Amino acid sequence: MGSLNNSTTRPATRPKGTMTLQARDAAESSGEASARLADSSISTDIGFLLAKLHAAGSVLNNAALAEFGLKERSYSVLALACGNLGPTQRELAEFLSLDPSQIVALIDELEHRGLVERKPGPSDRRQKLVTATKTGRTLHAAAQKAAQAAEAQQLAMLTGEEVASLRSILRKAVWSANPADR
Amino acid sequence: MGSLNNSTTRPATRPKGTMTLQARDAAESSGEASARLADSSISTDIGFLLAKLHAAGSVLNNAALAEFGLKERSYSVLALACGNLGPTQRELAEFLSLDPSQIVALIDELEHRGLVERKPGPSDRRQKLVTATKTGRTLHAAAQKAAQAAEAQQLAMLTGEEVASLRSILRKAVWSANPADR
DNA sequence: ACTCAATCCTTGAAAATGTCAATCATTTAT
DNA sequence: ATAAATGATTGACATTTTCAAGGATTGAGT
Repeated sequence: MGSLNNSTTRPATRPKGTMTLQARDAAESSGEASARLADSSISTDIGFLLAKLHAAGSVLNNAALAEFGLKERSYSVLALACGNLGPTQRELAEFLSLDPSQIVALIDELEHRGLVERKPGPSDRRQKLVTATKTGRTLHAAAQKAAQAAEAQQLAMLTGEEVASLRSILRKAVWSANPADR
Repeated sequence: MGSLNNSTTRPATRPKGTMTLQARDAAESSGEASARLADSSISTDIGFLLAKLHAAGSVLNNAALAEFGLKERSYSVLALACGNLGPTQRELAEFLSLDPSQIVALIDELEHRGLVERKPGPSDRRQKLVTATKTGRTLHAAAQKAAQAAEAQQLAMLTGEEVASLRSILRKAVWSANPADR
């Protein structure tokens, strides 16, 4: 799995008896009390930094999306279904690095909510193209706003240039990800 | 939750019976066959890009660390135990964004292998300071090399400047992640 | 000194996710 | 036509996350 994480949104209810790390979690997203450790060797690992920023971002994203009954996963699927690309489930699985069976569950839920629909592929009837319905598109538009606001909030301490630079470097690293392996 | 993932290394053994996505997988590792989807709206989401790059990196990291009997998690803990900071388990949990109970399991394993040890906190005997043993430090040094090589491999398509820039922006985003806490 | 609440680590159990094989329907190659 | 391969789905199993509860210890207030 993921690897350095714990990012899902937690219910707002706060246990009383034993609280583990909840005490602070509304106020902070990644402002660890353990800043002492920040100059350990791993703090310069890009992998570690990615994990940490990603984890913190997931918390914000999921919180922002909860209002729409979505999580990062379902939001991603819905977003992809909103393009005019009619992605197949397999494409969704590959693109999102998920197992095909997880896509089934995700789409089942979105379909039951009337947000997307499955249509047989025109050239290959085994595959199912996933497209958003009208209401799905409307919901997506609203959720997208919230997600973008969450992103902006998380990156508030960066300058516009830094954000642009980050985005472009990440895109480059992600999309040209593969020389020759295995 | 992790969020967009599936990153653990899989055993090299390949099932025979039903092969699903094997046909292509020799050619790609993250070079998705679904590059069509790359110009969807979410492809510019920094959160999404972080998830994807992090996921891909985890695979490489875990593969590189497997040789030492470590995974990203245990490697991180070992690395932190190698500093002279004597982190407590709670600090490790906060720093790594993990539940304290997960730290217990991680350290149990490292301790059984003789790589780290727990000492009672000098000022507070409830807490346990985790420090690496001599062998732990030796193993860490070797593992660190492998991890850095994996990182370099993953970012091979970026220029040195881009890598430096990425690192510094990530650090800034991670460490100043918080307006007002505590 | 004594009590009470809070904190640290630990345990165990429940919920959520990840992994994988097997199956059906369909397509593609031989 | 047959056989192998592929897309979607299901269900089983493993791993991870999340959470509550417990013992030990500390610190605050009385």
